[in-house]
Amino acid sequence: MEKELGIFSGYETCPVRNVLDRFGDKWSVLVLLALGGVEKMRFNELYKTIGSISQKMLTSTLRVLEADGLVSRTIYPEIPPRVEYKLTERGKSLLVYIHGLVGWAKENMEAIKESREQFDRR
Amino acid sequence: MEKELGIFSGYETCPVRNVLDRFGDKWSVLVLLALGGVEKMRFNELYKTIGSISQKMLTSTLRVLEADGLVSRTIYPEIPPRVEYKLTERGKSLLVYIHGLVGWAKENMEAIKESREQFDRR
DNA sequence: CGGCATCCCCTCAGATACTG
DNA sequence: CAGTATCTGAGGGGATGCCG
Repeated sequence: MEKELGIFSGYETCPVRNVLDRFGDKWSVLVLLALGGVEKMRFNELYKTIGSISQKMLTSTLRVLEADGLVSRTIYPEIPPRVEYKLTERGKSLLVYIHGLVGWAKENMEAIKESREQFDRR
Repeated sequence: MEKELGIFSGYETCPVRNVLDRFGDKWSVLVLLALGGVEKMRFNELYKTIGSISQKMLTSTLRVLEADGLVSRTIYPEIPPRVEYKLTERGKSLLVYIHGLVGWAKENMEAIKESREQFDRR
């Protein structure tokens, strides 16, 4: 039985937890940002663009994003197969807020790095 | 040797990766949100407010946030000891963008849940 | 009260190999 | 090309116990 106390209680109903459980992972945001820069992208393009992600993680990340309706997946039954991914409108609406975070990150990264080094030296 | 390709390359210099590595965890955002609601909070208050977090994770999360200069930690040498946590100005500036995400989450959670169920039923 | 240290489980992510 | 399948190791994170 899960502990059910506090303002963030209830995994089922709490939007914060719900969102964090999905995008609080290593890759989702990077995939969304990569797709945000262009109209559409094929699997291997994403794979190369992001870099350092494994095929396995890219696949599973895309599946989650697709399930949430943030990314659309279109299969072209050709040989060799072609699959195109693109942001849905919902995905684009989320990206707005992610860009807010990215902007903050860029502005504050240097100061944060200094804080970290100072903290480590204590 | 790490693969160094793609637009997000270079963990050291990429703000996106840097930020994600820190706040892309299970608890940081929840702690920031909890502290965002009040002036200051003691350890046990945070512990009870968040609920379902363990002492260990709360401690380590707070240490990271402190190292990054997002949260300040003040020790009062009393008996019994008292430690107060509060957001720094930098922490407050980040919270603005987190609230943006939270707002998006609240607006879209229902639609996302439906998408997930539809996806699972395929 | 507010931790840190230890133990331990068990998930998750990487590597590799294979397939339609 | 765009994935699956399988194995395996590292480490995230919980439970417990001790300390200033």
